[in-house]
Amino acid sequence: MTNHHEENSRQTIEHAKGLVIDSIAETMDLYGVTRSAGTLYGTMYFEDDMTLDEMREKLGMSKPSMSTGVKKLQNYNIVKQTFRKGTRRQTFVAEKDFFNFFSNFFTKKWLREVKTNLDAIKLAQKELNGLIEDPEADEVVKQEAEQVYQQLEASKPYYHWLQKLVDSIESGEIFDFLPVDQEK
Amino acid sequence: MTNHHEENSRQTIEHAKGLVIDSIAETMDLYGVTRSAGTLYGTMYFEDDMTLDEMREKLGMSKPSMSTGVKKLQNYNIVKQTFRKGTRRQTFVAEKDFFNFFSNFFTKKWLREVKTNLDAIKLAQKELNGLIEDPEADEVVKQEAEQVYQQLEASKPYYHWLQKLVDSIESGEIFDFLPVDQEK
DNA sequence: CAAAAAGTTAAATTTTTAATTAACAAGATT
DNA sequence: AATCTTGTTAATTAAAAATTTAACTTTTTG
Repeated sequence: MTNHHEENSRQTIEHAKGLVIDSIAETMDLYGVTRSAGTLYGTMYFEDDMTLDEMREKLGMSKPSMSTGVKKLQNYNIVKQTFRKGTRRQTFVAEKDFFNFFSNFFTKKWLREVKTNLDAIKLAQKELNGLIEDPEADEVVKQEAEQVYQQLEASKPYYHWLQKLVDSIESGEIFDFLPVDQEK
Repeated sequence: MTNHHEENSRQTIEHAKGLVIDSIAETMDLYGVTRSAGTLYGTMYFEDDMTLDEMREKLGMSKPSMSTGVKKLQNYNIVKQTFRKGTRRQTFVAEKDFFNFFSNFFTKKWLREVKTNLDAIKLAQKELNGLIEDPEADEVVKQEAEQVYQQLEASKPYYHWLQKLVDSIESGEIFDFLPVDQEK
């Protein structure tokens, strides 16, 4: 009798976790993380550290899937390898602090955005400039080149601002401006 | 002779634009926007407003692709329908201000994240609470339920902070803290 | 009101991505 | 040294997503 109770209770806990795991996965899906990687992260969120076999067990998927999934999550900087003594299996732990999650996940992407786009703009402006300074070039075309050049130039402050945003998140300064409300 | 010059010049401009369009598409890909939607946005970034046929022309794709692509971009709030007199065709214009792009794109996703996850947490906590307050339930299981409950509770400040971040972006307050540097 | 134009929806195809099974490589244990 | 464990890589299969063609609806205009 009591065993039945306990069994039901455990199922309730797992069900409650499942609700949150699904919503985490749905959320991460918004940012381009595949559903299965998101579910893996959500699962790890409720565990201390896990081996690949424990993941496979929980998710009912193959070990190579877990291997690639965990690597993806490591690439997002939201899962790290840990060292659990007593076993020679690799263990992994999820970043449980969502502030760190936010920071690690978005700053990496934003830095990439800044670099990729500023590089492209630099190259494009170089090409356009060659045209603008060409005395042989048609005047109408030169004006068009000039206009595109200026449009690109005008976008630079955004990338510099994005860089500042990243800096303020990484330094923690943003929390002076937007404090964390510790309620209750 | 001059015609050759002009033709080359136009190609140079298109090439320069292409560099930036590709890098914009690559960047948007980071955030889960498909490559072709990103390329469409990048293309529109350099145009005033466009009809579906003009897009199809530029990208060499079918009209239904343009229709669905443009709808996707409208969903991200980074493309809007416009009204160009003289034509009965629908026209669309891309958000060219990257600050607005950032705001529209991310706040929508972040608000969704806040709502989705807080809803799930509320539900999960309700289920866990039923267990915690059940006098019949096993003590060990109750403790586990309590621990999960607390983990979820501890995550709430993050979502409230994210909401504040969204508010400060939408109100523009964030630019008091992180001013836009207008260089030169 | 008929015909044409524009856009969307639906169905089918193609392409891409994810997942599994199987093979392999590295390392530890007997 | 031989075998067993663990994790990754490769190849195949399966599933999902994107794109196109075709059909259909709505709107416009002659």
